[in-house]
Amino acid sequence: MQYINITMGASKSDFFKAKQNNTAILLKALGHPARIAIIEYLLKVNTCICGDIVKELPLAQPTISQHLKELKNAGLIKGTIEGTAICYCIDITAVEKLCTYFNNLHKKISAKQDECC
Amino acid sequence: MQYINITMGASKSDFFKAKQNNTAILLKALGHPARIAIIEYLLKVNTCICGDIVKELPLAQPTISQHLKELKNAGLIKGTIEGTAICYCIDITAVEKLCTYFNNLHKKISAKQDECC
DNA sequence: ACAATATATCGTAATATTGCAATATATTAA
DNA sequence: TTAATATATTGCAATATTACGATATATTGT
Repeated sequence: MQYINITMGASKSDFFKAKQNNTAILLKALGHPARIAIIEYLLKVNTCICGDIVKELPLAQPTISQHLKELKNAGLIKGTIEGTAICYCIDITAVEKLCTYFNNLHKKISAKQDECC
Repeated sequence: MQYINITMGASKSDFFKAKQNNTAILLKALGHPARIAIIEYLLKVNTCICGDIVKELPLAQPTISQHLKELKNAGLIKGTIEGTAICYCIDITAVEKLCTYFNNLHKKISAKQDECC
């Protein structure tokens, strides 16, 4: 290997395309049951505050707060300050991106499904 | 908290719904740029062997092999022994699942988008 | 049988993630 | 101002993931 300054343990994001990294970030954020549960709860109630999720899921408040932060950083949810609480909801833009991504993937694969091994 | 035998570090999968865990497993498998790159390469060439991906991506053979294993365990790809090599291709079933999941998500959200905070 | 080819597994080092108690911050209500 | 409410941050312990060199395994070709 001739790469310089590569550390073990961390992923080699620098060597992949920006779009691939962005897609991976979105999917990684959803790659945890608690965060899927949060998204599905948000889908059901439309908007909610952190405390509602704490009541709903078997996780402590700091843990929920951390998961919300990750979902927010990935762009999957957005939060609006509402008095002493923060109102969270799903960001449709991210969902649209993922929809498009998988629809495109499916379209391309089904077109040549018979060529699979 | 009154849960018994909870270890630190690991996610509390036991306390979420099976379907939520399954969805998370699929998305977690795609939540890494190398695995997205593998899927996209497979989409382009339709089928390939491990060695082809090793040539394509900036990762060593054991690392590619490990990523292929994770994609295979999640059900995203399938491998068929073909002489001395293994022929990999995308499993359309998993892609269909994800397609359906996000289309459904998008449909439900866009129906009440105005209610977002 | 032996060499070549292709992939998987093992062992290891390092970073990343998960989860929570304790604490900090920030707004509202009295 | 003080108490109450809601969320974020810090610090820490433990597991999980990432990556790769070395090695094992398994099939093909000679």
